[in-house]
This record gives sequence, structure tokens and C-alpha cells, in this order.
Amino acid sequence: MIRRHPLAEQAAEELLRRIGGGEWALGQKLPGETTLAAQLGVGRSTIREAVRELAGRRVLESRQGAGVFVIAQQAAEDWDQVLRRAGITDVLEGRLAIESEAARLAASRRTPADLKNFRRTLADREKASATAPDDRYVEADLAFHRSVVTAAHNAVLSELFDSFQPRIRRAMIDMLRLDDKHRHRHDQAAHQAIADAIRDRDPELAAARTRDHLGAVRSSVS
Amino acid sequence: MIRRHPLAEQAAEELLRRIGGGEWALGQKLPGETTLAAQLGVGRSTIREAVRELAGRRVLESRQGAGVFVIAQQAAEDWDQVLRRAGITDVLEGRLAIESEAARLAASRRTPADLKNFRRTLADREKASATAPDDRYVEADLAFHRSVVTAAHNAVLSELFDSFQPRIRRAMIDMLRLDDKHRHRHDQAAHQAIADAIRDRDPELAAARTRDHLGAVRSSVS
DNA sequence: AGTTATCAGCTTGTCTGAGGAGTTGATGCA
DNA sequence: TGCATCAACTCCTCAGACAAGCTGATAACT
Repeated sequence: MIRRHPLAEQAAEELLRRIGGGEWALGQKLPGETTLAAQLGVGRSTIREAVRELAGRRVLESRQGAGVFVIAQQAAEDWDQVLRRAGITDVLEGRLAIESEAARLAASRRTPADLKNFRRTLADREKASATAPDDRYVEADLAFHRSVVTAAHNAVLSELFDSFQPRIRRAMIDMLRLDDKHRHRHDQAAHQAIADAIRDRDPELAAARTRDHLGAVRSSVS
Repeated sequence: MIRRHPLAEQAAEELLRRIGGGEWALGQKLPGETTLAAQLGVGRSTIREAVRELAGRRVLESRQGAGVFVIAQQAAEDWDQVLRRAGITDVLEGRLAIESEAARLAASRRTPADLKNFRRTLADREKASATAPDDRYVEADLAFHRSVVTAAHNAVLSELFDSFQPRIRRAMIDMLRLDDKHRHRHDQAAHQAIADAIRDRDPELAAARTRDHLGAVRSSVS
């Protein structure tokens, strides 16, 4: 018999299916190890490992002497996984949502240090865009966007942006190689959102950004 | 010897510490099970369960015949956990980011079914706000906001909103009991963001919303 | 020399049997 | 009724045995 996955993992998946199927309700106790082992036709230690895996995924919880209990109907879907599976358009729109609000907040909360950081990452980005766009430009651009989010001084938005970063980075690099037309559209949209958010709200920030904007236009024309 | 946690969990924590401490780099192989068991002074099956738990948390990956490998430097921080820990202001600003963008997109993407759903949840919400605000109002309000996000037809924003829901719900209920002044400010901000986003972009959607807005004002005055 | 086959020795995977430790509910007593 | 006791159940841990899979070195072949 050929198996691509270890028995323990298969058992974990099977348990997950049954839990999702409502065989055992939330908070309810599962049958004992020996019973489950007999039901699934595997050894006790295999069941134990399956349970331990689901415990790691916060679906089950085992209490010595009492039993194994369901603490979540299904595995909390990994947020990173959602991002990986989602279409790039959806992801970019999500990023836009975060950055727009972050830029708005940044305009009213930025400290002098934030402004300095903003200018620095902006200069790096401009330097990187002097040559043909490459991985270095992608990193510089991400760092610039991160500096805006940082200036918002909001932990949730920061975490959120960071969780988007890997996906965005990969997409940008891919688009770079394909010289995709979408890149400009989405990239411009993100930059425009930042510009819109800080215009009138923070002249100094806007002024710093405008210089960059001109630089971006210049490089896109060349 | 008194143990609050099973040995296997303790072993998992210890491994996690060592991984985080850089003892084994990303992608690198851990020592064999027997070696680890000797090092930590536990049985082999205990080590196996610890590894299995970390595999469930996507930190380790074991390949039969090859070894156990590090696939993440640390346990991916649970997104729900970030939200729980974050201040309510940060959370509400995050929600505002999501809903603003969602409303903008909804204005251009909503289907007739979305509009119908929008009107329905709006009516429910108004009905609930007729009396003194209670839990039912909170649910109705959340459902209304969800209908806006749904109409954006963006999986990332939808997932994001859902992940915010429990935290927002709890906060709203708490604020309800305290009759907190913040509630109005943030709530109005969220509703205003929706209004701003759809005004001029979707007259029909805006018209449906305006009726609700008047209702909200009326109830807040009474 | 370069390529392929084989294989020894690691690794993880699974099962079993034996106790240890904790929980729970029934039982019996005051 | 209230409480202590305890038996039966649960998970927890260990040890040993063998299966299954991978890897690198060696041998054989072209």
C-alpha cells in the first residue's frame, strides 16, 4: 500500500472531517484512544499523534484523566494561507485598504522621526528606481510603504501590512519579470491613495512625497 | 513531581525556544529523535508527539527517512491573538480601513442581490435600533456592515472583516453597557466612511443608506 | 572516466505492552 | 443530606521491536 502521508496525518484529517461533520459537538468529549484506534484501524500511538497535531492546531485539547475535547469546530484558517490562495487583485485591494487608512492616520500622527524615516526610504526608493526596476527596487518600495504604515502608529495596521508583505513581494517580483501592465495600475493606485490621504492633511509629508512622485513619473517615462 | 503541562508539551516549548534562539536555522535538520530524547531526558515517543505538535503549528516538518526540518523560525502569530491583544482604537481603525475600501468597491461591483441584502440588513438594523440599543442591535449592525463588505466581492476583505467581527462584537457590547461616548464617535466614523465611499459612486446604494442614516440620527436624538 | 546499481546505515513511522498519574462518578457511611 | 472513599475510566510516558524511506558511499558496468 502506497501512502503519501503518514498514517498519523491521515488520522488527523479524518478526525477533522468528523469534527467538521458534527459527529462531535463543540466542547464534547471524543471516544478514548483505544476506541478511536480500533475505529480507524490504527495503533494507539498513531491516534495520540493525530490528536497531538490537532491540539497544536487548536482544534482539540486533551486533559489527562478526563479525555479529549473539541475546542474548535474547524482549524482556524491560517491567515497567510488565505492570502496565498486569494487572487492577486483581491490582495492588492486589501493592501490599498490598509495603506489608505494608514496614510490618513499618519498625516495626523507622524513624529519627526517618522518624517525622517519617510524621507530616507523615499530616497532609497528613488535611487533604486534610477536603474531598471529590479528586486532592490521592490524592497525599497516595500520599505517606503512600510514607513507610511509605521507612521500611523497602529499595531493592527502594522501587523496587517506585514502579513501582506510576503505575498505582495512575490507578486511584485513576478510582475517585474513579466513587465506586467497591471503593475503600474496597482502600484499607481497605492501611491495615489497615499497622496490623496495626506494632501491637505499634512503639507510637509505631502511635499516630501511629491518629489518622489515626480521621480516616479520621470522613471516611468524613461 | 508536579507537572501542569504534559511532558510532550514541555518538550515542544523547549524545541520552540531553541528554534527561536537560532540553534537550528530555517530549513535545517534537527538531530534524530533518539538524540533529542536523550538530550531532553524523555522517551522517544514523547519527542515524537512534541514534533507532531509543532508540525501542526507549521513550525516543523518531518520526512520519513530524512529527518525533521525547521520550516518557520517561530510559530506564526495567531492573527486572532493579535486582535485580542491590540487596543480597541487600533482595532476600530483597522475595521475602518477595511470597510472604507470595501464600500468603495461595493459601489462599483454590487449586484442586484447585494443591493437587496443591503436593504434587508439595513431594515433589520433600523428595527433593532427602534428600542434601546441591545445585543440584537449589535448583531443587526454587524450584519449590515457585513453586507457592505460582501458586496465588494473581495475574498481577502471578507475574511479580514470576519476576523475582526468577534473582537468588534465584544467591544460593541461592552460599550453598550457602559454607554461609552467612544461608541458613537467610532460608529459614526464607520458609517460616515461608508457614506463617503458610495456617495457619487452609486446613487441607488447611497439613497438606500440615507434612509438609514436619518433613522440613526432620529434614534440618537431620542 | 563517467554512469548506473546496489547496499549499508541512518532516519522517521507504526504497533504493542506495561505502568504511572489524574479525573469522575458511584458507593457507602455518618 | 453531606462527605470520604474508591474503582474504573481516562490520558501520559516509557521501552522495545520492526517496517518503510532516504542518502551517500561503494561497486559494477559501459
